[in-house]
Amino acid sequence: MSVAAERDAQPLGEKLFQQIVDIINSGEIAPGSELNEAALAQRFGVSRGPVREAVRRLQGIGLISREPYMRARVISLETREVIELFQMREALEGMACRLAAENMSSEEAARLLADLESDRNSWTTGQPSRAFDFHSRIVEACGNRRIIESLNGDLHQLFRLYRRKSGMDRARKIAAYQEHWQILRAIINRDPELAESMMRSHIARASANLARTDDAGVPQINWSGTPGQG
Amino acid sequence: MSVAAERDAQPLGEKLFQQIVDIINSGEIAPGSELNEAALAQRFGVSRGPVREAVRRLQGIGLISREPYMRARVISLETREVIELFQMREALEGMACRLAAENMSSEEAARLLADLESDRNSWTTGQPSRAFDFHSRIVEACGNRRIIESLNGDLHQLFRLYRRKSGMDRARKIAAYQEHWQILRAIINRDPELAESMMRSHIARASANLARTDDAGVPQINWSGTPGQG
DNA sequence: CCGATCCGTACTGTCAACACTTATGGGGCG
DNA sequence: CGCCCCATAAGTGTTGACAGTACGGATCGG
Repeated sequence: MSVAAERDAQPLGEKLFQQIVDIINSGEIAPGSELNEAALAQRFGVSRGPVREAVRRLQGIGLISREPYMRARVISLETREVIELFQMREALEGMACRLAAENMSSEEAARLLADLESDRNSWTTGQPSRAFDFHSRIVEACGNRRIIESLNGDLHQLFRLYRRKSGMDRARKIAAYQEHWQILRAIINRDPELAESMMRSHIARASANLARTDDAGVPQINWSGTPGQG
Repeated sequence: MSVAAERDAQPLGEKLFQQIVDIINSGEIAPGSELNEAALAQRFGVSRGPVREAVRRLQGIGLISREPYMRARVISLETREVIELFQMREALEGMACRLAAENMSSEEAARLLADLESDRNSWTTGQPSRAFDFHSRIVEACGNRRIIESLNGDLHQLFRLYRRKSGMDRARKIAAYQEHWQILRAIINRDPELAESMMRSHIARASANLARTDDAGVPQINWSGTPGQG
């Protein structure tokens, strides 16, 4: 009936949260720069209330930092921040992988294996392939709703942001596939210890790779735009 | 200058967050029951705006569950929830402990050791002792701001809630002290692997103990009050 | 010419009211 | 007598306006 019901039937704040993440991701708002509640409200044609809630959630997941009465700032993409984030992810997703090895049904494991291979083929043949996220699938299978929520929900938004900096090159993609395959193998073999260990190594490696390209100063995406409120 | 500056100079929403956590902790609002924005606003003598933000944060840390337009509910204290929380904590605090073993200064480690023993003495002699939280200290020393924020900030509020259910008995307190001591030893010896492993065992043990007393149906605190809005 | 102080501006924090959605209870129909 | 439908009410989502605070620049004194 209402205009809200047409799209998603989700509160504005929720949608705004996603949209703000997107414009940060797009580089329109540079890391370290400030974001303005009123301006965002005007931009999205809503009041400041929902914007405020979205910004608050952004603060909750640590994407922006803010102290009372001072303007909210998008966190900087310093190497240190990235490392911290990946340490957290290593811990959490390692645990998720351990739990997945204990809880994942054989059917789901088989399906994931099939999808993994299918995905490999698709990017081998050059097709873009539909969004396949091995990590999300593992996390989803761990059965711990709190970890799922954290990793696939809020934290996932952060990973997306950082991933911008260093797109995987071909070599890493192949390596990642192999590591994924080994992880899944450990899960299928019901070896939680090994599964966790391998997942942690896998993430640590990704982190190390990220830090390396970062130190080299390779990407530094353009971050064009929004000097004032234009 | 202003009335706000007298107390904390922190926004109302922040204070409300703490206050609501407290009244949930006190048992005044039973797990599983609903909480009412307007009622809370009236109770604390503020508008619904700040209350809304606080509730939103509560949802963010998973203390209450809520879907659009439906009443917010305090999460139930089911065994499953507790286990999930402790799994998360095991992962995160294990990592924190590993990092602490790498980063903690020798001075801080020595200080912590002293405080640990001091605390042991105080509760051996029956004194209540000032608040000494070994885990918080470890987390603080890990150096990862994101993990610190998560573990000592939001998640800590949840642990407080769950801790109500099973107060440590004497035996466990002694065991906990010994485990703490061993963990600290591993940190002082700069053995991250061991430190993490021991911390995880320590937390898993606490979790198991919690689940056991829970299954036995021992505590079931009274949760007196607030059937409607009386 | 440089520094400190004062003031204006822009933004955040807060509030009270309005719009919309979901639950609840009663009445009609099978 | 039980089930479905509809009106009512309670509560959440959203809005616009008001109050207080921090930053930037102009003015004044050294």
